[in-house]
Amino acid sequence: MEDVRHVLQLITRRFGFLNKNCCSVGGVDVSLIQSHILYEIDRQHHPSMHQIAETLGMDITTFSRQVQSLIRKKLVKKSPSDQDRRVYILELTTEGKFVAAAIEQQVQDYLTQIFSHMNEFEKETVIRSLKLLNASMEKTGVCCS
Amino acid sequence: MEDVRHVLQLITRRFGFLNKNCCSVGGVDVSLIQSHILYEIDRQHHPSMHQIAETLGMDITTFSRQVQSLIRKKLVKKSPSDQDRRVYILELTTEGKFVAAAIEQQVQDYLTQIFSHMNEFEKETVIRSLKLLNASMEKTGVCCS
DNA sequence: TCTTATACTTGCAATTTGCAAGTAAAGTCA
DNA sequence: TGACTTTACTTGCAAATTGCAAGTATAAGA
Repeated sequence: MEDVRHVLQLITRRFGFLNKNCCSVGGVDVSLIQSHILYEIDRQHHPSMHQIAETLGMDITTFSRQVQSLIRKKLVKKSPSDQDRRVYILELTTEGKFVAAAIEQQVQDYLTQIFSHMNEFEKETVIRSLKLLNASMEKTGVCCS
Repeated sequence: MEDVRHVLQLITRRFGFLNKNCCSVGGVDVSLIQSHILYEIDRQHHPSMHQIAETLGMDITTFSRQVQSLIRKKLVKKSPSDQDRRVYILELTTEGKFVAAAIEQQVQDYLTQIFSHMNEFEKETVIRSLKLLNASMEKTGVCCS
């Protein structure tokens, strides 16, 4: 039990590294945080700025500027909401989707590689365990909707 | 399998948040990276600068300055090696150990809380799974000795 | 001894950060 | 309606963090 922290630390670190190294797609460079932003915009259906910042636990001002940077790179589009004109709706541009998909592919390749060291039973156990762990973390609160 | 990335992302994020929030101990503020540095210095036996920087995948110049900051906070001590005088050996001061232990305690409390949502069997399965995942990641390479 | 490699530090310029203070649009309530 | 509050987002600014290039000092190899 004492080494759970260490194992989690290592997993987190390795997974973070992966993201860090994977973010240059066809001439476009994307930072780790930016890849997370792309990922979340892709997942959530036409989210607002606030929603994504909240999900990622980022300061809204920092987030605002990161989005500006992504817009400059033509990966994200920001349009005022019809319902509430204070709100901006985010979506990926075609190129943004392309970059997000390329990153996704690299992550999936890595995951496939990792799981290739396990048999089917182990793989399913591990995946079920990760989901259970995540669910328990969610119950405990602390963060992340 | 497609959602493994997402689950890992969430676990990573939650675990990162924990660290982010836990780093104020008795008037001393420590950043997330600094808490990782303290943690690794504590784990490794009289490590060199290079060793810790490598472990954490940090640029050595960035690391050098982070250590300076930790020395200013009196949490870390740096002494030249006897064997190789280019090398500096790092260790925690008494106060550094205290801070590291306090952070450790908070993390353990959080982990205990998380696992309280599981029965004994689930808990053991999850822990075994995490270790297996970590081992597979290690085999795959990418990072982190 | 000369050269190369390693461990670490500093200068510098670019990026990233969060707070405080701003604008602008909703929502609330007398 | 009109005055207050709240929410969503942006900008100014100063501090912290980054990595590269260039430095010092020691060690190791030929």
